[in-house]
Amino acid sequence: MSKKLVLIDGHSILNRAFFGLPDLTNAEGLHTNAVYGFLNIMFKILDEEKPDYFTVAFDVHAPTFRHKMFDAYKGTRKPMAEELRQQVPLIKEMLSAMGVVIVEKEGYEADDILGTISRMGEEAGLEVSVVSGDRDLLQLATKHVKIRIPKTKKTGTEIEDYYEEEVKERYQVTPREFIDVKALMGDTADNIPGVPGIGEKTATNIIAAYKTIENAYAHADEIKPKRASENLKEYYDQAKLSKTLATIDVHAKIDYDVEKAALGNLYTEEAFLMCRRLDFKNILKRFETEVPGNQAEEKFLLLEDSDKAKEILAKAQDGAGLFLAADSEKLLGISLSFSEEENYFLAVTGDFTEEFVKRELKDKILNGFSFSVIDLKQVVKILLLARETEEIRHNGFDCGIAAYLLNPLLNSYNYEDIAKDYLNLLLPSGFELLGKLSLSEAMEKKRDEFLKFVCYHAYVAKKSREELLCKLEETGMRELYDTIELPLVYVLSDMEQEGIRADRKALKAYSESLDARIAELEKIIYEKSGEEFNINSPKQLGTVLFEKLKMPYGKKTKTGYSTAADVLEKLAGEYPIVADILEYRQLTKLKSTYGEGLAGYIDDTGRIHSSFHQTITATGRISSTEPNLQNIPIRMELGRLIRKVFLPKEGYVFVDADYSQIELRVLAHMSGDESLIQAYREAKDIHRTTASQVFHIPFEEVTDLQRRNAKAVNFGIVYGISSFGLSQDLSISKKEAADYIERYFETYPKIKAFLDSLVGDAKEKGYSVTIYGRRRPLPELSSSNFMQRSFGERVAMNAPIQGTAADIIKIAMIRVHDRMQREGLKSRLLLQVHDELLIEAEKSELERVQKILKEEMQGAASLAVSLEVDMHTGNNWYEAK
DNA sequence: TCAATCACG
DNA sequence: ACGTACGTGATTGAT
Repeated sequence: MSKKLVLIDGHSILNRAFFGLPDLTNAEGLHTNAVYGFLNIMFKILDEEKPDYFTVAFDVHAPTFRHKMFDAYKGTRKPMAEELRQQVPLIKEMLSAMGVVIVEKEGYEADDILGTISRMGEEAGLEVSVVSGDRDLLQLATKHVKIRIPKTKKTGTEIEDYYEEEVKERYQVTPREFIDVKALMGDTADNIPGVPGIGEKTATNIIAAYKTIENAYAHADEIKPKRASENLKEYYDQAKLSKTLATIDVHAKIDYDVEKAALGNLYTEEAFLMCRRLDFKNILKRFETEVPGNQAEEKFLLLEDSDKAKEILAKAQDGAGLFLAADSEKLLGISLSFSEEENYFLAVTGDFTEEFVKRELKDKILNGFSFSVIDLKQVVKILLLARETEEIRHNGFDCGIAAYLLNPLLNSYNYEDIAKDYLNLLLPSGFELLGKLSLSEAMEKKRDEFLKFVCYHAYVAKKSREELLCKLEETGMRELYDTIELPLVYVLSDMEQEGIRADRKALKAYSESLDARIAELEKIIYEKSGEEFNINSPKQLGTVLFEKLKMPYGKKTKTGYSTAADVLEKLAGEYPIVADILEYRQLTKLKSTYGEGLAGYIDDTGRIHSSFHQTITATGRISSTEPNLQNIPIRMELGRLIRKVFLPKEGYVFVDADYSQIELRVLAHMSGDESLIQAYREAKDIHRTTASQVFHIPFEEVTDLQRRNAKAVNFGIVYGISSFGLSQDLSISKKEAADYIERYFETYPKIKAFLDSLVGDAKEKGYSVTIYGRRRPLPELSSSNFMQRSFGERVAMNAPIQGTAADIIKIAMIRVHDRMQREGLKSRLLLQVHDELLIEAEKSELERVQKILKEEMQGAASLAVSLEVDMHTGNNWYEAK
């Protein structure tokens, strides 16, 4: 059998992949969709054909002989999208890393190179496949040269194949004649002019009959329709030129030795590293068999001998990797990693009991044992370290948090993510190993996989510590880690442990108090609309409102009409049913999310223990789940009432303290704007002051409307102002909104300059930074898509402000928590809601707690303006706000 | 599993 | 000209 040669039209396939796939970026913010799609098409073809030789051809951005002949040639082509342009060097680098031969030559297009090589290949007796998205290449098809055109479909990539025969079948002309067809009909993409009045159909008919344009010209009088006949005569010279332009040069002067293009092993170390860097998980899988596996797992050891286990635990030295394998509070055992060769899982067994392990481990840590983990909060929680001496806090290193600081945009910071990003190691994920099994089930049923899972946690924790620390130093975030994030782990653990008391009966009563009105509204809505439907279904609701009742619809979503509150509010005045729907929505939300939702989280001591997450948000805020206690209603009175079910324990009261406009104060400080700073120094109503300064009217004469507008502008500034956003918020025209913004910037010129500098600096560096050095990568800023780039700009303005405020309240939390502990108080920090702290204060400690809160929150940062704190006390959360 | 909606800062 | 405010999480219905 003859040998095979596969040729790929580099730019054409890269282009196809780029437009066929949604945008994709790696952790560094590089766009990667075209490279990824290219590799997938390439592997599909190589897997299928298993060729002996393989080459990729690229165009060079230099004039070709076609340009010299014809000025307009490709003259009107749009410049390549920035996201695609960036990927051209990436794919070349990748192919080089795989040892693939790349051919490009000044003065030629990829077509000419492909044509020349396929001719050479065929003459050497090879079977040739040419892969391209460009049908012009069909002229190269012969009995031994196959043109392959990949099409990206929903089901995957399908490939159309053309030998000479298939071209004839599909186009009724031979590959050589295909050029003449194109010369007649022209090609707008390549800016090749054709003959006016001749389209694809006529051109095909003419060439099918006369074979060439020269011969057709000779018989021009016979050609029908008449218009085509006349135009062919008139535009013959142009058609000849077009033919020359469209003809692929199969004798390009290139150096090409097919023997050097022998297909070798693509799965090189270098290619592996690059795929890892670009986050190509699916492609990395191909390397698994080729790249030497991780030998450490061969030596993972599962010990169920309690004496041995005790011995191993006792000899754990500083710097060990640690993992606690626990299933809902129940400890199954612990993993320890000492070195490449020494990785153990010590199962709880015999007199190596759960209690023994916890006590032993805790003692070691209290005596200075330092260790590294993926998730420190879990360890702090299980070993109850939160209220131990602050001196132990630096004993544990948290890889997850370090990795989060280095890139806060990732979805997870599991051991496999950290191994991939910081150890160049592709490890099986938790899901791959255990599937949906719980840890204890896996320990029973999937012992080998279980062992890998638990040992890899400790192994990766130990091994990545140094690299993570090094990167934190490099990026200037070591102090942020040491003084804010790490101590915060202990505070959050304590808050989770403590929980907040909730009155189950009161919650049930609240829930039931909504029932009658919900039922009533349901009935009214059915009556007014004339049918029964699911009001909670936006789809059904949209149909009823906008089709049946013919209301004018304001916005559309991807799937249909928008029924969002801001749309419905505009209709509520004219259509009473809309007001009912809005009220119904409000009540059912309160009932399902809060009334019923919260009830499920009350434990048997009557408290709710939310989880606080430190590695979720892009800006540095913390988040709260199961349940989310950071979004308990407050804005509407009916919702606000739910706060009455949150109670301090017997003998305690709630103290709630919140920062007054912390983000605006951060902005005043960071921008250094004297007017805004002065406004805060005068300690007057800031929104009213803004209105007075922006509209040039005395403070006392500011109307409520003017104040409201000024407040909206202040918010807008913090969000990364846009006139459209402001106009939406205030229901005014974009023009008016733009006017407000302009006047604002005239009043506070330094703020304008500051926001501009935030965007400028972020564009330069690729990330934004808070006062405390926290970074947020901004890949969107280099997008060629207006919408995405604008988003990036708004984020560049918002992230440093929101992030700095987040840093400050984290500092405050640590100071408040630690001071209460140092002073031996019984009062506890329970919740943080972004700019607010809720404390359960023992009644006799109330005054001290208030003093601590005020001092530590105000003293958390020293800005050009003071940090003001509003504080309220009460016998439930409703009263304390 | 995703999209729409709405609760909070 | 493009179509938007920044950051989250839970519930619901539809696929």
